[in-house]
Amino acid sequence: MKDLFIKPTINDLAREAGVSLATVDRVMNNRPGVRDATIMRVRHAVEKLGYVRNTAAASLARSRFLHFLFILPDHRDDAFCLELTRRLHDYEATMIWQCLHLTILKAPNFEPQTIKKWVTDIVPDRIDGVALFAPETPPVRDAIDHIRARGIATVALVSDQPSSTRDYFIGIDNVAAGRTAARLITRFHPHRQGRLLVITGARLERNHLERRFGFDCVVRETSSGFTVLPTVEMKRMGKDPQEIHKALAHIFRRDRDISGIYVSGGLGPDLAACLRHLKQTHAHHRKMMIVAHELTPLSRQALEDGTLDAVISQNQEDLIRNTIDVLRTKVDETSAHLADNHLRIDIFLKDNMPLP
Amino acid sequence: MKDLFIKPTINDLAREAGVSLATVDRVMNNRPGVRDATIMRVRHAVEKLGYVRNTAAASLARSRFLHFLFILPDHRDDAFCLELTRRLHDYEATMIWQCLHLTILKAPNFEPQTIKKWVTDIVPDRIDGVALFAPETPPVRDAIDHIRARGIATVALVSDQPSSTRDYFIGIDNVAAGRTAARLITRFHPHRQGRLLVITGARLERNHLERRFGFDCVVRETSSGFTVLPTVEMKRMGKDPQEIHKALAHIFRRDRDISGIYVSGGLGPDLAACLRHLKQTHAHHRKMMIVAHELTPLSRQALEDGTLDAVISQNQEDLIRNTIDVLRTKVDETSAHLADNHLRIDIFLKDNMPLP
DNA sequence: TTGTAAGCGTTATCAG
DNA sequence: CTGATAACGCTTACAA
Repeated sequence: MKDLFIKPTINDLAREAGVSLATVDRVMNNRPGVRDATIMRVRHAVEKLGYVRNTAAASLARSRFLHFLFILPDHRDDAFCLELTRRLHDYEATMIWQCLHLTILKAPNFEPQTIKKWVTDIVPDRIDGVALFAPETPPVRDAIDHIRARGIATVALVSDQPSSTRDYFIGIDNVAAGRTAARLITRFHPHRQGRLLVITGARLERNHLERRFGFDCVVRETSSGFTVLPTVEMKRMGKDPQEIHKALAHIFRRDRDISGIYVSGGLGPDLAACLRHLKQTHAHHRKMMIVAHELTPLSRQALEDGTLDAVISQNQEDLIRNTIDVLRTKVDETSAHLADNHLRIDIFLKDNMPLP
Repeated sequence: MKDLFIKPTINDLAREAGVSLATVDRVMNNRPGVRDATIMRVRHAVEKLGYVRNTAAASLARSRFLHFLFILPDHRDDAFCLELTRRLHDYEATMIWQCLHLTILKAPNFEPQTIKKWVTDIVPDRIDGVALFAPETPPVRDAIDHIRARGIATVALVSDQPSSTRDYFIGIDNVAAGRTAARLITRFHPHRQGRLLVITGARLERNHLERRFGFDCVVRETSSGFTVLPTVEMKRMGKDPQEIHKALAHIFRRDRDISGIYVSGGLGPDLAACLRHLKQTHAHHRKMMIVAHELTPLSRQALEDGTLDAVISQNQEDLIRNTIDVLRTKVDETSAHLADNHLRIDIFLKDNMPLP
């Protein structure tokens, strides 16, 4: 009835190996100053007894606070980032007893200099790990390398920084995301033909390039009935909300048989309004499939009212959990399992949206 | 900005409230035998200091093993259950330090008597919580009520048991799942018309009824171009693999314009072969949208080779994590947050399947 | 190179 | 009703 499942403790290990608790601890944590023979004895005892460390007790004894720094963009993908920030705070609140402290900084215009300054000033020894969501630029790369050089764990978030020394990338496989978008638009499209429009934030950003690559692959594989038009870049539009509207109107006047739109970046209010107008005014356009990225209040609304047909999203809960897990195990040197860090690619239709 | 992040402990509370540790503990755990005035003083101190219990320390001090019992079906949805079993074992192994022990039993033919016997014999005081995946039948209901009557936490898994006293249901919203299937098939379908076929395991089971309901709703809302044919019930087929093949052949001979199939239950090997044959032999059928439930090796393969267009799935990781969390907080009486227990409804195309 | 002993924050078992 | 005090399993000075 009682605890038939009593797990061995380091006391059992110590007895079995004929050493003291301290020595067992040294071996278990790969600390220096133990004879090889002794290490072997302890390891053998671990095997024999099937010892598994009680991390609750460990973290209690250590009672060390972990400080992680999150650097997020501030100027775009706004809803996505706001939501991410909110969830980070929630996570911290929920996990307060895990001895976790998160600092969240927003890079105003993502000025590389700002990030670099933060990284060099703040990080030194108050921070145990950094998660960074930034475009792939040389200054950002340098900043990451700088952090890593100090032995601080670093994770590239959402957008990879493969040319840097970041420890991990945590985000979705963007090529697969692009493929998914294309599949939704083409496989499931009425006439298996027509022109496809891709609208993006910044045409040359890594995430967009990868998504676009995946998108094109599937369009090519699937059928020859589709043509992909030149990318429309929101970045090049001015502040005037009318600008995107005019640009799209122009495109739709020129190419009447546009059968699908892939918004490969975030969906802003102007673009949303514009797409809504498109779908609602011309009956012919109602058949048009429109797919965008990231579930936000705006995209939820767009799904709800039929402006969008599907949203491809990365799961923020998983994003945060994976990031913290990875940073923590990196810090603990526990060299534990590092589960695949690719996030699931969620597809949401109006019918399977999670509650807000 | 130093380590001001030292959280208050019960020692601080005791000092603040002018009582002993033991009393603080009694208050924090709603134990009897404390004067109301004292309770108030402690509660006030909690507010003032912003105390949050350190669960690591608590579980260390308690060092109590939790035993949970999982009862799963054995005879059908086989791949889904095998996978679930595997993951449960994995979870237990990973969470060993959480003092968790899982017992997994498979009800051979889901004989209600077997389940009832287990429940009455085994449960008494060796088990702290039960998760049960079973059809909604009176014997199962009685078994659940029997467990609950002994004050043991109970969760209905995958398929709800609303007429019982189970504490929670953890699974997807099946009406929404049915809606999602219909949306995939109709909104995205070539001609916005044709006949739709629904194939299920057991026509009268709760999960099917709910999915079917959602499916019909969307078909009705979306357009009048679709007709839903009478449900095909796999349960009624004999053991002969040819039987389903003949049944479908007959249907397709009679109704030539079937434009979509919704497999609202698990996809077995026979049905998969049959659908594959359908899609591959008649060019006309290639346009047909086929959607099934649950990501398994078989459905993965079917997505891969184009037999299936989409799979609707419940996330097993979430299923397990939520279940254990709910059972644990129920046992701890911590009356904590009980996050919404509705699982996300995953949609997988061949392009966004997670790695196996 | 190894051992001893004092905590970490909570819970549990006693006495008062 | 309330208060000491000893665990719980592990880490970490400090000794040896």
